[in-house]
Amino acid sequence: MPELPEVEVVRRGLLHHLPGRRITGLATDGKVLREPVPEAAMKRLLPGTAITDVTRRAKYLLIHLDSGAVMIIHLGMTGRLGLHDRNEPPAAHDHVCWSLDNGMELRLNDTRRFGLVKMAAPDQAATLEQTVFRTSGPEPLSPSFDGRYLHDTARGRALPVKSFIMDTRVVVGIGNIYANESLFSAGIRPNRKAGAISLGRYETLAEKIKTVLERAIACGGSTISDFISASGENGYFQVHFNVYGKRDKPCPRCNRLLSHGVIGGRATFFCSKCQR
DNA sequence: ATGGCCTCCTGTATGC
DNA sequence: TGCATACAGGAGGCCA
Repeated sequence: MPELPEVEVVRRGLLHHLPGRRITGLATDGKVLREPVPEAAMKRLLPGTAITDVTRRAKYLLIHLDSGAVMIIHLGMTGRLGLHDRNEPPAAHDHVCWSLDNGMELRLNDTRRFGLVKMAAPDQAATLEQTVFRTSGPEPLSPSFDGRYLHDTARGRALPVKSFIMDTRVVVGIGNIYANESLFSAGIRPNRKAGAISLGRYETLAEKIKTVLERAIACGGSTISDFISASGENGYFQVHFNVYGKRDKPCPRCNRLLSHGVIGGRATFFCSKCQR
């Protein structure tokens, strides 16, 4: 479910509720996510500490504690973080539950269990962040991410540009949906070799990536007020897709039927006339 | 180093 | 209707 805009929307929602809250308890169902949930470390490090901030790097959320400890959460494909009254019965696939000092519980629900929870003690927080993000490329919304960077990084690369921008070592946060949408907006065919694209076109692509992500965040922002009930049903996806999932639908720009294929094992949608 | 493929897991849609 | 199969928005690891 979550790509960068969705994770950012979740972060902003959490920011309205978590900072200042003290964690009073922890429960897990014992299921292994992408890695085992660090239950012992969390039980040792969390109770009694207060949440000071919620930040994001790539598609990871970082929950900072007043002790200096940090918890890192990734939502994988189907992960959701929701705030629930403690009396609300748990849902299927609720794997981790953090009790707060106001009677609410933060619950991590993840059907496919591709999510991830990591916990670091105060003196290990910096090391954990270095480890987790050691291979991460720049943030797409940061000034250092631009057409020049993409062009330089793509030099000599033969892989399709879509796979290139979905590589988290190149740039983080661009999943399949926004790769499809950004390439449509930039008029670039997804299978074009990354190293064969001009600087000018990469400047367009970098701009479109930023625009598409920012618009999606702004869209998701409209549901932030519903965050407490956001077991997900409300969805963060009022984003208007131009091509994603629109196989055999008309291109919104030229009306030609959109093309469909598979690149890097992922569904790919494009207009064979508007994207070259 | 590079690029392509595989894997973890469950739910849902599609086709016969 | 029942069953089998494909596919889903992530991302790290492996191998040629």
